[in-house]
Order: sequence, then structure tokens, then C-alpha cells
Amino acid sequence: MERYEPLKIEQKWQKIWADNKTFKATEKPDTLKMYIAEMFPYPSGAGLHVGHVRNFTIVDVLARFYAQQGYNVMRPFGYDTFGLPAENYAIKTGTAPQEVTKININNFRKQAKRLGYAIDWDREINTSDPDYYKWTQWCFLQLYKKGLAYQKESYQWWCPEDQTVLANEQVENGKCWRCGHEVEKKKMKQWFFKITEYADELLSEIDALDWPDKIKTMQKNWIGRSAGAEIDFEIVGGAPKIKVFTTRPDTILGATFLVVAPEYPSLDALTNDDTKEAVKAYKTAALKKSEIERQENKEKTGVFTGSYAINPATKEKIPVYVADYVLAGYGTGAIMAVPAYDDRDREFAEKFDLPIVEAEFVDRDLYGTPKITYKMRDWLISRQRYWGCPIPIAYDKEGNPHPIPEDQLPVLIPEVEDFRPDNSGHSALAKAKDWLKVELYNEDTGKVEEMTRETDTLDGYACSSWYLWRYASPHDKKHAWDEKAIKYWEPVDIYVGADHAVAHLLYVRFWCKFFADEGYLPFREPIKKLIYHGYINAPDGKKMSKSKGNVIDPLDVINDGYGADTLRTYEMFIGPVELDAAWDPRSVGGVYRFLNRCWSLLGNISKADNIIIRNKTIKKVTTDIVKCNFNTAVAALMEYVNELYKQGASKEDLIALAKLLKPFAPHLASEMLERLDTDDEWPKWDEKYLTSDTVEVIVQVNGKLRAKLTVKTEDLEDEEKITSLALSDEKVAKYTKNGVKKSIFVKKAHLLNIVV
RNA sequence: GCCCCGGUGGCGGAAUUGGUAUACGCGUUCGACUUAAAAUCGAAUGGAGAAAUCCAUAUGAGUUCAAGUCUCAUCCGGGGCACCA
Repeated sequence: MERYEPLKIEQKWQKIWADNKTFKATEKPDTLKMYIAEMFPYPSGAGLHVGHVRNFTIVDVLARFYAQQGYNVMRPFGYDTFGLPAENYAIKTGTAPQEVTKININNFRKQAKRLGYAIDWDREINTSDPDYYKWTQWCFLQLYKKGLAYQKESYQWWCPEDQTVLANEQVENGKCWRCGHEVEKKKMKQWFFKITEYADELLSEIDALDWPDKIKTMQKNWIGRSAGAEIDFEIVGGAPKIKVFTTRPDTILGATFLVVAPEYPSLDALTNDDTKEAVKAYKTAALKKSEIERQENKEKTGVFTGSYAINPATKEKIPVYVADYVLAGYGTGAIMAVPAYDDRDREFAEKFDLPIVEAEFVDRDLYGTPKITYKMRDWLISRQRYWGCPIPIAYDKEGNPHPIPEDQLPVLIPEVEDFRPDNSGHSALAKAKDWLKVELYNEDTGKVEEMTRETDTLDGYACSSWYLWRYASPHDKKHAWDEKAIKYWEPVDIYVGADHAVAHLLYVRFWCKFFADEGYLPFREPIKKLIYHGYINAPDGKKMSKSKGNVIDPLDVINDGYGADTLRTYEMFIGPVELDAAWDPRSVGGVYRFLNRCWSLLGNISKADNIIIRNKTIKKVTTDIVKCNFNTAVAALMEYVNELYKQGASKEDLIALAKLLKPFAPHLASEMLERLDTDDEWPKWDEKYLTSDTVEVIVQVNGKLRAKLTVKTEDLEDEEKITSLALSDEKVAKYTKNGVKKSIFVKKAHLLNIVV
């Protein structure tokens, strides 16, 4: 038997799979389908890292496992290519992002192929390909038509480093998710998707999903539903009345003042000549505060506006304050303060010496109207950046927006010399003077007019909100997705990723519900099962990063001679799928030794037949893969191989081994199967071989292990016989000579506990 | 501050869901092969003890014939939310 040479074997099988298009997925109406995908990667210049390998290999193990079981499997692949890294690289080097992206994709594809993934390469998609983003624009227009894509002028998060606005989901602890720079608030007119329209459904359907609890909880918290009431307060002197939101309308008798947010629209009308300056100064200072400052300093601040409101329950005059502990974007931006029952209000009342009244509770809907409020805000989608999907809108001379007709899509990204963003509030698209102008029919005037194109691009998350449907018919020239293909393949059966708990995973659910309402999708939840796996850290437990110099390059591991099979199997063995794990180069060697042993067994087929352990292993590996317990599935295979080494392995033992190994180490297993001259159909176990003629019975005295008896399996039915056998055991007798109180026999655990 | 998870050998981690704690891998030690080394193969490996045994799943109590698993308290680590009225 020749040596195990992974690189040689892998090259051979990768060629065979590519030449035969082995993993091409076609619709087979009579076969159960299984659609499995990873969260498609952003193809960075650094190439694949070990985290990608974990992500893709989980998908691959499942895809191959189900294919071997006879499912009609689709396992597509694609690239999420719009975004800042490619654009920033372009700015630095002067290479167009289009070019950079092409190079990175080619590299990613080449590397992914070295890992032997069962990908249908004919379904590759790329979000910055005009054939793709044409349909992203189409999606935008559908939302626009229904009023779910709209413009609004309001205070937004602005990243001064990246010179763009950000969605709430992209601000982490007051910092930009991309560059980590502190964000600021800026009043701007921006495009939004009205995700709040679906808040209730997004919340209520979470529980039924087969997703990790962690993600479900995060989404629930993010949506943040609370039930309360809106109550109107008249203002003395005739200023517009103030509507407040409260979850405790029953405490209204204790409401001794009102507070509005600094951004409150009619704040000016509440002031008088005495208070005007102070209020203005307070507002300016509050808006300048960064999110971090607001979080760090929770000391209450505020000023009296000069106005009084009438408490509708007590009819008393109560002062109206402005304070930044009230948030503009939540509820109505105004509250009734009940210092007796709310800690924040009490703190404010104590500081400003306002009355604290412990009044009785009243009926909840006596003075207000019931109202449900959500923490979730609408999704801000405009970005003042070049490398994104252009928003298909143009403006007439009055500045009114008009959609670009569907037959004029795609709105192509214009080529420019300088991709740099600036603080003009416009993206670099504004520098393409020719592109900017477009002749469009204006429905308002009934004339064809010259209009100016929208220069903002779409948040990259818009592009990834529908790609899972594009995979079903990636080359469709006439539709975003083909109705028939969607009906067969969707929804996604298993989706695998390690990020985007609220953003992406909430947005795809939102779009799914919208397009279901529009009749384009026959389901309302896009992903049946979600697997959220942990990260792989450096051997020292720290995050891998170029600057720390602790990055493990998966291609190095392969080329060092271990091969892709070892890399794949190691990453499945590294620990429970949902946990972070530290890379251990020595364990990689352990997995390589294991595969080597599998290979060596092939050269020495014996007569020994290990029916029992073979059946046990088949059962264990099968059930473990279904439960995504990949680490213990590999451990079971190792145990099996150790046993075969001791006992000798029959051809049948080896066939089972190769088939079970194939999802993890497909090249080696394919080579083994070829030499064993057999197919790869997933093996079945037979319960009747899981028990032997004899069984070991554990004998405890007072819960402590004292003896192990070997009895005939059928004797498990005879408790008396086992008890007397146990009592006559020399070791047991030592402890039971003073008599036995009782004994408990557990057949399932083949255990006997004698109490003395 | 509030809400979730976790804590098991020298290390990563198993444990049929209340039933033999430490599977599997790494590391370590010894042995075989070899002139030698690597590779490979075999054996041992929670702690104490000569042994019988005893003690060990963060700590302390409790329930039970039986607890890593259930209950309560405490300590430590991780994650999420965080002025959301």
C-alpha cells in the first residue's frame, strides 16, 4: 500500500468533480430537496481565513450528508462585494473597486475549490454584478411603490471617518461598526425602509423558528415591543398640545411634570422670552454630545421651557422641561414624569426640586388611547458612498423624487476618477456629471423633463436581503427570481453563519414578509433552521489579526502537506459548533494521524467482522450530524478506527468507514470508496446489532460502584436473578453482610443499586 | 443596573438528559522497530496511598436509592440590553 498523499488525492478528485459538475443542482419534483447555504462571504484581499473554512465546512458536511442520504441538495455560493473595504482600497491604490473585486473573487473561488466543497458553481452570484444589482434596484422600486421606501429629514448617525450615515444596527456602543470611529448626529434627508410596518409580525413569528435562542432573544430585544398608551396634555397659553407615550397610564395622578426631548419638533413654541436662550443653548449642547458621552454621563440635565401643561386627571398645572434623558426617536419624544414610580423621573425631580406624589392608580385607559410602541426604528438605507448599488430615483426641478422605470434598470454605477467621499453630503457618484442627468417622464407635469439622479447608494444589507432567493434561478434575465424555482427550492432549509444576529437576519425576514404580501413569495419566513457557529481564535486564545501576526492561513495548512481533508475534519473536531475555539496546531497533527490510519486500514482487509461497533458508529455519526454535533461525530469515527486497528477490519467495516467519513474528508473517502468498488450511499444501522449476547451490569452499594457483572442480555429481564448474582459477588458481599434494606434495578442503564 | 448562558484532568472537550464521571484528541511517560532520528505501532496517564480504599465536576447547603446533571445561596467567567418612559 502506498503512502497517504493528500495533495495528490485531492487534486484528482477536485478535477473529477469539476469536470463532471458533480454538484450541479437541478429541480427534481419527486425528490426531497435540501437547500443549504452559508452567509455569503465578503471577498477580502486577504483571501480565505480559517473562520470561512469553519463556516463553509459546516455547510459542506451537511450538504454531502444529505446528498448521500438521497436528498436533492442545492449548495450554492456567492460573494457580497459592495462595501467599504474595496472602496477604501480603491482610494488608496487608485484601482477601481470593480477591478479589486474581480481579483478578490477569483482568488476566493480558487481557494474554495482547494477545499473540495460540494458547490454548484453554476449558481455563483456577485452583488456588484449589474445583472444582480439590477434586481436589487427592482426590489427597491417594489418597496417604493408601496410606500415602504421613503425619504425623511431627521437626525441620523453620521460617521465622520467614513463620511456616510449609518443605520442604527450599524452603530455599536456609539461607534461605527466598520471603522470604530465615534459617530455623530446630523440632520439630513435620507431614504428609509419601513421595517417598523412589520414589527409585530417579525416579533410574533420568532418563537416558531428553529434558530438558536441567543439570536431569537437578540431580535426580540431589538424590536422591543411595549404596550402602553398615548395621552394628550393641553398647554396653558395655547401652544400645541403634547402627546406623551407611557407604559404606565395608571400612574397619571402622580405625573407632576412633562419632559420633551431636545429634538422635540415644537420645542420653540414652548419657550418664552425668559427661557428662549437657555432652551436653545441646552438643545445645542445636547445635540453636540456624542453617543458615548451620553452613555458615560447619566447625570440628569435639563431646563424649564417656560410652559405649563394641564394634567388631565388632576387638572393641575405642571411644568414642561426639556431634557436629554428623553429620547426623540422613541414613543412621541415626550413623557409624563411620575417621579414616585420611575427611577429616572425621581432622579430628575430630586435634582430640580419638583414634587413627588405617591398617588393612587387609576384605570389604564381612562385618559389615553392604548398604543403599542417599538424600540426598532425604520431602516436607514442611503449611504454617501461610491461602491454600492445606486438608488433608482431621480429628482425633478422642485426636488420631488421619481422612480426610474423598471425597463431602464439597471442604473449603472458611473465610472469616476476619484472615489473619495467628502462632507458635501453626496457620494462620489455626484462627480459623474454626464451620468447625473436623465430624461424622465414626469407624471405631475405630464412632460419629459431633465432630472437629476439620486447620488446615494444603498446599504449593502439591501443586496444581501434577497440573495437567498436569487440562488434558485441565478441567471434569470426577466425576473429577480423564478416563481417555479422558488417554489421548489425555498425556503432555505439550513443557513449557517457567525454574524449579523440582528441586522441581516432581521432584514431578510422583513423582505420575505413584504414580498410574500406582494405575491412574489409563497412563504413568510426565509430560513427554517439557523446554525450560528463560534469564531476560531489564534492559539493564544486572542482574535486573529494581521497586526498581531497570529493569523493562521488555511492554504498554508493544506500546502504544508496536511491537505484539505485534514483541515476540514480538524475544524469540525475543534469543539462544539456554537463555541469559539482556539487553533491548536498539534491537534491538526492528531487529525492527520487519524486520516492516515483510515488510509492504512485499506491495505490490510481482514476477515474480522465488527458488526456491533460498526452499527453503533453508524448510528452515532448519523444522529450527531443531524444534531450538528460534529466534534463528537468525528470522535466516534476515531473510536471506530481504533477498534478496527485492534480487531482487524473487514471490507464491510471499511465501506461503512469511508461512507461516514465522506462529509468530513470527501477526497480521501472518495478514493477509499473507489478502491472498495462501491457507491457512497449513506449506511443504515440495525438496532438488533446494537446489543450483544452479554451485557455488563453495574452493581452499586449505596450509590458507589462496587462490581461489574457480565450477564446474558436476556437476564436483564430477571431482576431477582441479577440481584442474587450481585449479592453473591465477593466484593459486593463485603458491604452487604449486615443485611440489605432494598435494591433498585434500572434496566435501561443496566445498573443495580443495593441500599444497606 | 437588568436579562440570558457557562464553570468537568496539564490543555481542547465527552457524558445515553437523574444511573459506571473524565469518551475522543493533544500533551506527558515507558516500550517495540531503527546504527540513530523522524514516522509508525503498543502500553500507561484525575489526585492521594504499598494496598484495601478514600477524595475529586467553582464553593457551601438541600432533594434523591443515586446529582456534573434538579433546588437554594455565594464566588468567578462570557454574551446581550442599557436613560426605550
